[in-house]
Amino acid sequence: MKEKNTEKKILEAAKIVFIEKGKDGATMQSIADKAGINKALLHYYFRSKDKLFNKIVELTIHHFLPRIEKAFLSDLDFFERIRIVIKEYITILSNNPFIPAFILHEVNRNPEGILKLVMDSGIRFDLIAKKIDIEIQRGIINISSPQHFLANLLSLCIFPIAARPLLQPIIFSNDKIAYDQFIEERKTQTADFFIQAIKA
Amino acid sequence: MKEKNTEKKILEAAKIVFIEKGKDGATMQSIADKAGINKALLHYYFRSKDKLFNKIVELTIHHFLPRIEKAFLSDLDFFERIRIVIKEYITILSNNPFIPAFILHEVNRNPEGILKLVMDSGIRFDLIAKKIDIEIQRGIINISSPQHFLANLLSLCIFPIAARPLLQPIIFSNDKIAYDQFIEERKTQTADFFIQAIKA
DNA sequence: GTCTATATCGGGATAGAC
DNA sequence: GTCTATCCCGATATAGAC
Repeated sequence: MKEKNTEKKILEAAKIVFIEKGKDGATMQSIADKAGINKALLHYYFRSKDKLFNKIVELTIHHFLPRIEKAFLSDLDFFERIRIVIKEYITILSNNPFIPAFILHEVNRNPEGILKLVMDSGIRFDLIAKKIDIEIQRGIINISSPQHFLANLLSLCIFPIAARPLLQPIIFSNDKIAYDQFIEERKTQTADFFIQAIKA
Repeated sequence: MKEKNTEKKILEAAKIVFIEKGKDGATMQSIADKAGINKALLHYYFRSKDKLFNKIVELTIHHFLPRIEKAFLSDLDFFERIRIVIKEYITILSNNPFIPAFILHEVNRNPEGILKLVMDSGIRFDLIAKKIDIEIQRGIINISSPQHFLANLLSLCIFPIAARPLLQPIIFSNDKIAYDQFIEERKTQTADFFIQAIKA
């Protein structure tokens, strides 16, 4: 009946199912059901499950990375920039809570595939590392290397979202509202914590 | 030919394959191959793929959690205890580097299953939280809640291991030796960073 | 472009011999 | 306890009508 609309419906359905079940756990049938079409039509638009899966990962990565890079490379005060990056990052992730565990699993399953997509996205991690190194040289911040800086920053933002199905029951008695509130707090508290740790 | 030996070989092979491929991606055939036996014998020892998978997860969890709890509940100086917990935790994980992403994926795929095993393990997260809360009340540490304390601690220890396939290429130009060195450094630097962040 | 029907294959599980 | 052979189902993918 419609052209572009069907492709869009497929992509939306595939994103949900792949992220929830992983590549292997997802089935073309369940994706077709969620999109309101049948299996054959899936193969008409995307020739194979592999191709459909790669498309979803590509779209997901291209949606995430540029926003982070942009915040990091602005010319605000360094600590102010950190606050913005952390707030922006946690906000994006909390709106897409299944992305982190999904990416982590797929990159362990097939490192080259995901990695190629990240590299092709054109994000310049080297520039970000350089910016951080400058502040270290200046003595503004106190940490041994840009690598530790980035690893700590990413850990604090990503892990509490990725591990929610474990953390919410364990440290919040499975209280969903309390965990939502917790994530909301982290948008500012993570920056406080991080800056306190590195301030010279 | 042998009894206990075969079961052990199966468990070792299953652990490797499940952790690498995830539950859905692993096949009984590949597990049998790695164990040097055939599929039928797998089903003789463990009646189904489900049962074998649950056994692996159970063994993995029971191997990890108690060591963490023990370090946390000792009666050393609080900051000294933190240093030990972090060092112990990163050491265990770096010796079992595929566990974190595996657990994160499976717990997102099927939260109840893994969670039940964690709860059955008898670990008392409530006691750990209480210990932390006491230090907050005393004014020894400066953080808003035990939940943020624990989430930050776990994030800093676990994430750099789980995300290695992404971080190693991105921030270390895929230099394996450099990343090994990086993890080694984190056994002490993570504690420095963490304590600096929370010290009152 | 969308459907139904079907081919084909792979993987979990079982039967039965040794 | 271990093997070979086989069953059975579900999943990917294609053929062909509309």
